[in-house]
Amino acid sequence: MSKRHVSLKDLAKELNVSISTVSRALKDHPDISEEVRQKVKHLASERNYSPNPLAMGLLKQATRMIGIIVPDLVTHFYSSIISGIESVAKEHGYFVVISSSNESYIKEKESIENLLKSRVEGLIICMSQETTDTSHFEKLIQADIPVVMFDRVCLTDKIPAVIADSNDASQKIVRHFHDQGYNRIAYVSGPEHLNISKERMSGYLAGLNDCRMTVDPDLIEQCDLSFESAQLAMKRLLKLPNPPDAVFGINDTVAFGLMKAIKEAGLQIPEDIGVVGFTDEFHSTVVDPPLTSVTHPTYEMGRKTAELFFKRLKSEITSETLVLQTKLVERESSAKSR
Amino acid sequence: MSKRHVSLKDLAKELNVSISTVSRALKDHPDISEEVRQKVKHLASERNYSPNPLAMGLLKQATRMIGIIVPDLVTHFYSSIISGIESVAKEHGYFVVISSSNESYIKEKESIENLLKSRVEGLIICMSQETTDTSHFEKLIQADIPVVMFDRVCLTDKIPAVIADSNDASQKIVRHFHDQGYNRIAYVSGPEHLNISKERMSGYLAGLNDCRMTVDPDLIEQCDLSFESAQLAMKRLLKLPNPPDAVFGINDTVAFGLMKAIKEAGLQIPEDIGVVGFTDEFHSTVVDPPLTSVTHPTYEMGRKTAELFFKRLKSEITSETLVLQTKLVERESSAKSR
DNA sequence: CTGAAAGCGCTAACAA
DNA sequence: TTGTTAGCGCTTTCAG
Repeated sequence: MSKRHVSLKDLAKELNVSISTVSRALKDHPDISEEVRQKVKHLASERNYSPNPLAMGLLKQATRMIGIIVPDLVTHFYSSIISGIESVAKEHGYFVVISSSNESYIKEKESIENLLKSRVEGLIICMSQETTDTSHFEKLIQADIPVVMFDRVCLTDKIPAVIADSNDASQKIVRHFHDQGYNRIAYVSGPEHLNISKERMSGYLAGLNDCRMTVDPDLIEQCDLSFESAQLAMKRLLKLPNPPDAVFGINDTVAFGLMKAIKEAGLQIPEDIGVVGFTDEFHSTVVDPPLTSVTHPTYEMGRKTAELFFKRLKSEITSETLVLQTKLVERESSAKSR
Repeated sequence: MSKRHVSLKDLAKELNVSISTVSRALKDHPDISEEVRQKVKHLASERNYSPNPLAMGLLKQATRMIGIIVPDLVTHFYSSIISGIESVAKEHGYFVVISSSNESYIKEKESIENLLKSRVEGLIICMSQETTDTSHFEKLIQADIPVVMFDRVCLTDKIPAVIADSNDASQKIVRHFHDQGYNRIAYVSGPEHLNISKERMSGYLAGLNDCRMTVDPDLIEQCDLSFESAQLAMKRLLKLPNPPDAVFGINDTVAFGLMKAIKEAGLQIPEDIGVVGFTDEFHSTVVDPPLTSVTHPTYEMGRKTAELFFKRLKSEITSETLVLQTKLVERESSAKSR
């Protein structure tokens, strides 16, 4: 059970020089003799010296930690984004502390507090679906704590954000359905106050308008973004006197719920009902039939978000909204016209 | 841009007492007057004081951080386990730093180094599939750094571990197939050196033996645990002169790959081929047909792993292998006898 | 070119 | 009951 880490002091003692000499030698300070520099560096690498980040943090008041808050940890969407964030963080010598709000407003606030207590230098947040009051975010801004949001965002005039072009994506979906010969296109949305709900809704409406289709309020359903509530929403749609022949869901979990309910009702996809989702590449191909979907560039989204974060950290920006383009990948679940 | 955090010094100055008085008052030290205690506590909560973890860490040489290394971050299996670990860590006032090896031996070693540089107090590891040499783990033990492993484990005589009862699970699967009337049961395994491969293989063999079925080496395939390589393995199986009528895969991703290849070959599940996987609850129900599977209690596995970690951290144990029981959940993908 | 000393925020042994 | 001091590992003036 030896001492786990060598300190500058240890090196200094061994070389019979002062701590500051060792410190300077290691960082190539100009006024240190070549000889000493070599000696110090040699011993340092031999002893496997690595600076103590706690000491540095205390001194510089910088922890090199970023706090991330996501609605959940088990969805591929968030995992993948976190991967992207982490890769950029690592490049900057930062590491990330991840916290899940579990879609709860209370937990989201707690997470923020805890992360700040841990002295993260800033936060990257995707807000929980329960969050309607944004005053806790306002407080962060007032305290000048760097915050960047992604996907589900708010206060974009004050908080840098990265989102997908939901409006455009929804329009693409509607047009695709139309091209395939579907006539009654339903949309299962999420909580109204979320930007993703609003934007995907407006794209849906614009798309219908574009295709000269009328809007039937019956075909617009809402759910709480869970698999179960999506199933229920789909069941309601199927019970309509004039049910839809196509449907798209606001995200992947919802899309899977829709598919399940449709199959349970004994209907065929895509023959009876076409389905399109907002999902990632992997899941779209695993489900059956393979799901036509707007794929988010999740990993890239994570990287962009992190890059924006570092811009904000250096105060290069105060706000900036980055809109990423999506791609509609056509698969079987909406292939009526084959 | 005010100062972000108040320190004991700030409080002391404001109250005209010494720093140590404030420190003691806050932690209910016996010999501090009730009056002062109240005064201090009041101001502390008013000023939103929270102790600086860096200072504490430096002093106590304890960072309250646990390093986690998993083969990937985007699989539900690991996400869910991490969730479990995190929940226990939080209860102990620890937080976790997550790192992915991306199934690479090199990255696994790098992750260990980086985490140690960050001064984590210990590591929770699920080894990469590339890892055959375990000397980097041995070094950790020699340095007396607390390490606990889960799922893919090694050196269990020196490293506490949490695993699922793979042997038993495989036997259950074989018996289930047999009960359903399947006769040629194939198994798609992973890299040979992994404990999960070995144990699931031995369970498979024992199961066959139990059911008085002969072992056909042709029916044993291997893959690198990826979706694509599982598809290829299945294709090889289907090309056999006498192909299997049932197959099970070593984990969820593999099971999905098998299903995909079977469907692409135009075969019906479960009529032509029965499929069973090792997966989690969620995915088993999303795929089509719903997949019969041995479900890992992933969240629980994470919690147990973390609990074992804290036991090891307190030196209550040096090694201990916890075997979690699995459950075979019968769904459509293997329902031949219906 | 090198060393001594202060200070980041905190605790704990030692004084008073 | 309270204050003083040293020290955790490091950087950075300020002195030699």
